Amino acid sequence: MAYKRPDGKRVTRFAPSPTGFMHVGNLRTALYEYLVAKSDDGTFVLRIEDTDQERLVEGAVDVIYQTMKTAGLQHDEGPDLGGEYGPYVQSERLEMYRPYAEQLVREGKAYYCFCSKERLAEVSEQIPGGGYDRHCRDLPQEEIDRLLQEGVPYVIRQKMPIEGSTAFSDLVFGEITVENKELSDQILIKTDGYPTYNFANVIDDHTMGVTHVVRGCEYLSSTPKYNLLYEAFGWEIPQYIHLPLIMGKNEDGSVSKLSKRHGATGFEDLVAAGYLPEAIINYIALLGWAPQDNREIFTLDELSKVFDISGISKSPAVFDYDKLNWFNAEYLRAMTPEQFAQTAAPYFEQAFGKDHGFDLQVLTAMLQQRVTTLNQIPETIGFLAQLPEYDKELFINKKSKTDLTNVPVMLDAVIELVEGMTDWTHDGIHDALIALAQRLEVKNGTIMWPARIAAAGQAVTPGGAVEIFELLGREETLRRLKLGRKKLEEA
RNA sequence: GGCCCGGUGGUCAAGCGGCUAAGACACCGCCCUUUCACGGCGGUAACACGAGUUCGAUUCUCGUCCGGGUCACCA
Repeated sequence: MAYKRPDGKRVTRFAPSPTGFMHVGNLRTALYEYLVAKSDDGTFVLRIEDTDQERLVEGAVDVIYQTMKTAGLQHDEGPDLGGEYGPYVQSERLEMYRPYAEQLVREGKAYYCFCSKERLAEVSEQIPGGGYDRHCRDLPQEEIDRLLQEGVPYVIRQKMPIEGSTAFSDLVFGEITVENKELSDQILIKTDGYPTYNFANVIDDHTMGVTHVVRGCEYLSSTPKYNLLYEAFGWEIPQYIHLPLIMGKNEDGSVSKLSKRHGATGFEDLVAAGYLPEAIINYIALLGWAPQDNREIFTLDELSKVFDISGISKSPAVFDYDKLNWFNAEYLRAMTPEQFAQTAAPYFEQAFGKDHGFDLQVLTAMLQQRVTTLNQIPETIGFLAQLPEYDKELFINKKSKTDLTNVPVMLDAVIELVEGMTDWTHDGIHDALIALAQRLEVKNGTIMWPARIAAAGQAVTPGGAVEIFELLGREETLRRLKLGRKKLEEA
């Protein structure tokens, strides 16, 4: 009696709880859920799990919508879209859980537990490893009725088998068997009448027709409990796909579960740090999954086509910013110049202010091949807005054969050249400077190096002397060249 | 601690009884060049350990070690 969807396709669900923060671990789970569904033309459901009233965060649901949207993980059903299997918010489904729990009580598969939290705490200390002593499991009916009558708060617990073992098959990890005695009588309905996550999950997944439960590895050992619940109801058990954890590298070289202390690990944080959503998605997809071939660059669409469950890895993966940087740079370079100019525009403004007048095309040509994250842009081009303080030693460069005796000569020549120039274009400047070098019978670098240093005021620049001249304009170039020349007179 | 899972270069990751053990990132050289970057070429670097099974183990089994997860009225 499984709630199979009519189309027989895969159904997955992303079921975050609204905490106001989308961790990359969650994002990857969402991505894989999306891919598992979409690689079968299936349905991807978004469900909000807000049964924990104490942890509700204002506006957190919007963060989820926003993240899903910018990540491109469009769901097919959800609180905002509706669907035939709603409602899609657990707090709106509240009344449907209790009857299921009570059904189990009637059938002797669950029971009321009146133990106080204090007693539980005591008991848990006495039992090695913690747990519950099943005190209320076999309460006489009269006792139960009496306590109910008195209005003693209670929870509903599931009766776990005392003996034997429960086995299940995971699509990633294979056969896993757990001794039933390891399983505690888990709570289904809390004192406040709300279902626990585990219970609500099973009910929701089943009634929504979820065929593939995709989740983090941390649920591996509680999966038998889920299955016992499915069995208690006589429901078909879904396919399980447990994902390996994402780890972060610590300063001492060790690794642990990725968390905030490893740096920006929220999706929004990464975007704010100058990473493109597509690049993040692409990278995350390959953290724990590998295609048949060696391809690495995939759009989300392409991923949905080639994604295959058998490619999911079992071992945990370390989140590597270096690799993310590489992906980001690849995506940046693959853009058309127009696209790049557009996405980089806010960063140009950050460096220059509005109406800066710098040539966007030249800036783009200069930066697109060089920058790995967007937020490197302002610092990279800051020297254009304002000439940095620099030391005249910068003019000395062995490879370009420049030293403090020939640089003044070169600079004088360049200044004279620029003063007479009319063709202020890339080619015009380039040809003029090269011609000058030939005329003076020095190598190109001997002219270019001092020219660039004077114009930029720093040793490393994006682009060469020609590009910088072009961007600066003739006046400003001349001003900077003269300043540089003057600097050489100083002691 | 009990139980569960994992262990191929620094990182990601192919491999699924026989290979000189792919590839990518990072790193290092060289080339290109007007600095840097891009690009091109090349290089360093790995099967945790010990027993089995087998003609033959990175691949299968067991043990050890290491790492992680889990034992909530949290999700």
